[in-house]
Amino acid sequence: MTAGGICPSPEPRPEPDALLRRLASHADLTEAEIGILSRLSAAPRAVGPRSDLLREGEDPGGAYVILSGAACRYKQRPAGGRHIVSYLLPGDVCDADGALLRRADFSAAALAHSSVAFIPRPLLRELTAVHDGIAQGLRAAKLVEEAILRMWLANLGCRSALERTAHLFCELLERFQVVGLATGAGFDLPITQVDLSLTLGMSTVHLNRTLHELRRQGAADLRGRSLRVLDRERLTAIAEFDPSYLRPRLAGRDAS
Amino acid sequence: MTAGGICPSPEPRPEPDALLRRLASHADLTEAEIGILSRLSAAPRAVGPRSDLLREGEDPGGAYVILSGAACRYKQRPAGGRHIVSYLLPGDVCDADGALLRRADFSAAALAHSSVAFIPRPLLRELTAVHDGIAQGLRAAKLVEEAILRMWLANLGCRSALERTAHLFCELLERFQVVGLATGAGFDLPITQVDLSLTLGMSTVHLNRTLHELRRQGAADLRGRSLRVLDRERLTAIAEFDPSYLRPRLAGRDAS
DNA sequence: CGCTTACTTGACATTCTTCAACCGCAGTGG
DNA sequence: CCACTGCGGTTGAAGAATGTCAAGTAAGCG
Repeated sequence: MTAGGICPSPEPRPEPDALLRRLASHADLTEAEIGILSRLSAAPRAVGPRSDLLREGEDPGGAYVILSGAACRYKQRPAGGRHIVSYLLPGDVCDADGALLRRADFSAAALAHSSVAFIPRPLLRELTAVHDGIAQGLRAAKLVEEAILRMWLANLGCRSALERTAHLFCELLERFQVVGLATGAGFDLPITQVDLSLTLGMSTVHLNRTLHELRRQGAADLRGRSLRVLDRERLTAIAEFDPSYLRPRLAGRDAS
Repeated sequence: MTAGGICPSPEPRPEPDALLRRLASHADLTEAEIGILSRLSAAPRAVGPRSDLLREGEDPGGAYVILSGAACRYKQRPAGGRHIVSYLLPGDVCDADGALLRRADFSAAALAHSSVAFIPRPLLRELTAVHDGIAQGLRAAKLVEEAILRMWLANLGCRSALERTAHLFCELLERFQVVGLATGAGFDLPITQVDLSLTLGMSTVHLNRTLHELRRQGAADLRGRSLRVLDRERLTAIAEFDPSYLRPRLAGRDAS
């Protein structure tokens, strides 16, 4: 295993279906595939917040599947600054290109008490080679990941702090709903304000004020580890949020 | 020559080898594959600056190959703001997932007079199915693209205007060198300050001042359409630039 | 009960944006 | 030939958005 990260991990709720739900949202899975995916999630490792899964420059050796909690990919600057470049939420896979890439260009770490399964490279290759549904689901998940990356980039590039924050919340709402971890009214967000601010490219102080502003405007209310959506319309409007980037429309094998 | 910067290239110099050079930098190509790639570049389409190749929401229908000039992927906000999320330089392919995706989550446009080849979906599929070298080269190119995306995100998130600009220049220097369009001393950069500022997430005014600062510090000098690197060490230092994200180390089929 | 971690708040400094004007050059049409 | 026009770039001044510093509160945990 890459980084020890054996931390006191109270009780991450088991969310054994996350991977299954996620892939099923992108592809039709056979009974056999469903069985395999369930078995993959059977022996998770518990990791505590701030413990690294993978460090920049290392060989990932395979892929990680997040089953509960939350993790992230991040970039660290020599000077000490860091930036979170993606969230790994239950059902997300990091990194399916573990099959391909020998040297990660990012680090990965848990953000909360989480449980994580590891799929070594050979197994991953076998799975995608043999099971078309799994391969297709992973491909689609990857396309979504890339679309999210572009969206985050555009957010940082041309939205204000308030808009960016609202946009992130809208995205998270959608992503958690896909795996059954959110209702329309809100969800558990096991991520600290410090980490949110590292994601949104602003200081903690400013994020905090932005959160108060979102609450004041009656859009969303984050307190403790729980986000309540007060007015989804307003939140969506502030963010100019359009969820289509999270739902790829795939071309069939046959299509022109 | 590369850093000539004589005129704003009304006639895009044919750079027929760009794709070939690019893929060859990632994979070993057979004679047959080299022939195919050359033929692909044979009938390019000329496009003027600001003309769209693809609009968000549309079906790309295939992939575009940039042969000369420069293009970009961008996101447009309803309000009118826009942000450039990646550059498509000679030898780049947009988007190899044209094979997979039916609805683009971004628009693409030329930034300068450019020549572009189009590969329809069926041909693209056949190529990657039959020719392993091409498939491998495209996969690697895609991994680099993704790494660049992450790097850009981190840049926006935690670097100052000066650092970001320097970092972009370092990256471009590397990328142009791969396809033989830059010497260590500089290169032709057929991109306006407005477009650079849309990339770097800052106002044109501020970019302009940042460019002056880079020149004042003796690091780089952009004037007209030509970037002269005055002191590569200093530029690299300002940017904290490390090129390893541009050079993926791939896992062989056999490797564990 | 005292530690630590996450969050909150106020005052101030800085970076960056906006607005507005201006320059220079290339193309265009009289 | 020359005026006109448009685009890309440059500059100054004022103000908004955001960062930094510093201190303080609240909750969880040994």
